[in-house]
Amino acid sequence: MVAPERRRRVTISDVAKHAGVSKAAVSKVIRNDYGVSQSMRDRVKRAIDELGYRPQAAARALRGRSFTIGVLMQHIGIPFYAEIMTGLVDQLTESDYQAIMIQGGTRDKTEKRAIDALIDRQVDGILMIAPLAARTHLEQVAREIPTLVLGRHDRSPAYDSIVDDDRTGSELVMEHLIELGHRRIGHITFHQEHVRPADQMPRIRADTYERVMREHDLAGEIAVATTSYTEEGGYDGARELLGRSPRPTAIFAGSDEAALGVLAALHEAGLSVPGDVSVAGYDNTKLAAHPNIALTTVDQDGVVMGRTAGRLLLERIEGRTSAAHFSVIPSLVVRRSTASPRPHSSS
Amino acid sequence: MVAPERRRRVTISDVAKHAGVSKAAVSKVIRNDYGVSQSMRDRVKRAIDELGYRPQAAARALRGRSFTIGVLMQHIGIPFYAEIMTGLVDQLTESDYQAIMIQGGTRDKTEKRAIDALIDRQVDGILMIAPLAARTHLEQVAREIPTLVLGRHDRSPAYDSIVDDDRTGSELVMEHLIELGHRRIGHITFHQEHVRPADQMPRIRADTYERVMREHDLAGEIAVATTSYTEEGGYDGARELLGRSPRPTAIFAGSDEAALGVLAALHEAGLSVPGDVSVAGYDNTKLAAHPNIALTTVDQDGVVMGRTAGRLLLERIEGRTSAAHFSVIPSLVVRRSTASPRPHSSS
DNA sequence: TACCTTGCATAGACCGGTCTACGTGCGCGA
DNA sequence: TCGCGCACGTAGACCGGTCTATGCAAGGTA
Repeated sequence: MVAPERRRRVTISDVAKHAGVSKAAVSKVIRNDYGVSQSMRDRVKRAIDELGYRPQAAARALRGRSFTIGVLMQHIGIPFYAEIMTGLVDQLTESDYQAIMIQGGTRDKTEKRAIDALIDRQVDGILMIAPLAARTHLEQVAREIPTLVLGRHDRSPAYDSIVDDDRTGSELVMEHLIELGHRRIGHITFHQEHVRPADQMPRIRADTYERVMREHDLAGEIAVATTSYTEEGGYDGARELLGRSPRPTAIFAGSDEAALGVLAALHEAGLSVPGDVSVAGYDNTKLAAHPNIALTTVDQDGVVMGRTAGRLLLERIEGRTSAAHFSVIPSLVVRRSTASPRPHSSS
Repeated sequence: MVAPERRRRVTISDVAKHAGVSKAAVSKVIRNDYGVSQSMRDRVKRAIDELGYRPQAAARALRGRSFTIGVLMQHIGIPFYAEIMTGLVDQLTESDYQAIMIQGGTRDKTEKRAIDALIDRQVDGILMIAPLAARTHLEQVAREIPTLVLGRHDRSPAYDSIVDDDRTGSELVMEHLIELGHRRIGHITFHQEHVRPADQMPRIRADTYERVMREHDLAGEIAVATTSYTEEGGYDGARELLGRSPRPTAIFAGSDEAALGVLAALHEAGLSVPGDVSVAGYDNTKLAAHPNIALTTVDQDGVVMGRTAGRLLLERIEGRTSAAHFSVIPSLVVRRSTASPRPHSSS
């Protein structure tokens, strides 16, 4: 029984010695740098394989790159983010880069700590999914590290951005509901601090809701509950809307998660879906497709967004300085949670 | 209009110069090391604040610690993992450590790449959630870095572990169903490669299912579908079980996600829940509580598991060498997806 | 007074990579 | 033959921290 001798990690010097060449040569081979003969390349690669060498990211980061992309998200439990990650990982799998994720939480302070943590860890690029921070702060971060903001309508020359075309998506939902014959349509939204109103994704969905209502001469029927995009928010918002008299015949929740809360509230109130009230969400999360939910919603291709994010970040890291802005066109997915209102429905 | 001058990051030398002391002194203050006078401490802290200095993790990692805990998970979309992260982050928030997550995917190769990525990034501790890797590989990793394995019943002196008491949890479900009067109860499980059968969490749930069946003289009614713990797996498994004649009156799915698939399959087959078939899951994910799902399931406190994981890892990093093994006692949550079978139910 | 211990502060090596500057050999045109 | 450019390879500084070894002064002891 020998003590579990913690053997030293293989370093670049070990490889160099083993191959009978200099550290610099090994480094060049690893980085596919210019100025290495074929024989040298072969020799070093063999030595790397024989010793099982893997470069240490911390040491590389100190001088060059860390080969790490940091992803900031409020919480990993949000289903739509999983799709984005699938796309991102898929895109990065070809490259030498690795994606790491960090939770920023729902408060400004915790998010700032998370962003700092990524910067301190020298990530080569940051993907921020729906960050809370003020635009000036994002620009400050972007000055230090290639940054891509996803899900916010800020456009800054300092960073790239990817957004769903929330205007189009919301129009799709509203036209669908109105075409079904609904007039009393409620909406659930929320308010982000520190973000310019016009840049807020929830605000754009809400504004579009109001605009379409007005365009159909339904200004008098506008009813908005401002809570949050969570299940709890949807629940609270629905209860607020259902308290009105006459109550709405349809509710357009700003997100699928909120829509789940709406369904829960309707269930609790003994109202049927879509018999008494139609419900629509936004995001087309996996759950929306489940037959027990069967939610009409807007599909924005999260996988494509993630993949695009990866590509844009790699481009930035390679040196692109001009800002890229990408918009994904959403589509409507109609399921059983929406139908024409009952003709006699009032109060 | 000036070019956005990318100013150099503040380093420890800058702080030292600003405070008129040595680098070593600053380093000591940062690490709360012994041998620093109060006046020195104050002076350095002031300089740090004035310059807005934050140490660079890569540089620290090269010599000492990276103050990073790496979390490996197959995919961030798995709801139960979100609870674990909540607990972990909560525990670490007091310390200087930061949790970063990495996706290992569902294949051995991709998981290995993810684990290597964490090691290469010099994390101080690794939390592996239900890893696929063989035990020998885990032990090898644990020799290099403090490791905690969550959700697998391997016990190794090389690493700590946290498990749900799957035996008890499965018993709770089975006793509940049998007490309701069910006799034809099906089960959905899956098979992990590389893991010793006795250490597999799904296997333990399945074995307990079979044992309880036998203890109630129901050996002849045992029906197991081996698919996976995903929604798709649950769907396929349910279709397999429903193909039997007479069909089961209850299905115990090994996980909530699988149970969702079961519900979908039942819906598609035109069978009601719990009228025609009762369904039980495992994990008590947030979704199980939704009134449209209302799934009877087993609650294992993910937040406590995550918090415990954080504590144990910090202890290991501080030098504990003996292995710790933690077991969480689950409880049954009864909802509307289970009820007594219809008396006349046959075929 | 000589010697030892203890507390505090510092200089400089060190971690494992990258990168710059430079040396060497070879082919080619004048 | 000489000079030049080019391809290839290497030595050693460097990144920003930590850590070891050492210096120095104050206070205690014989």
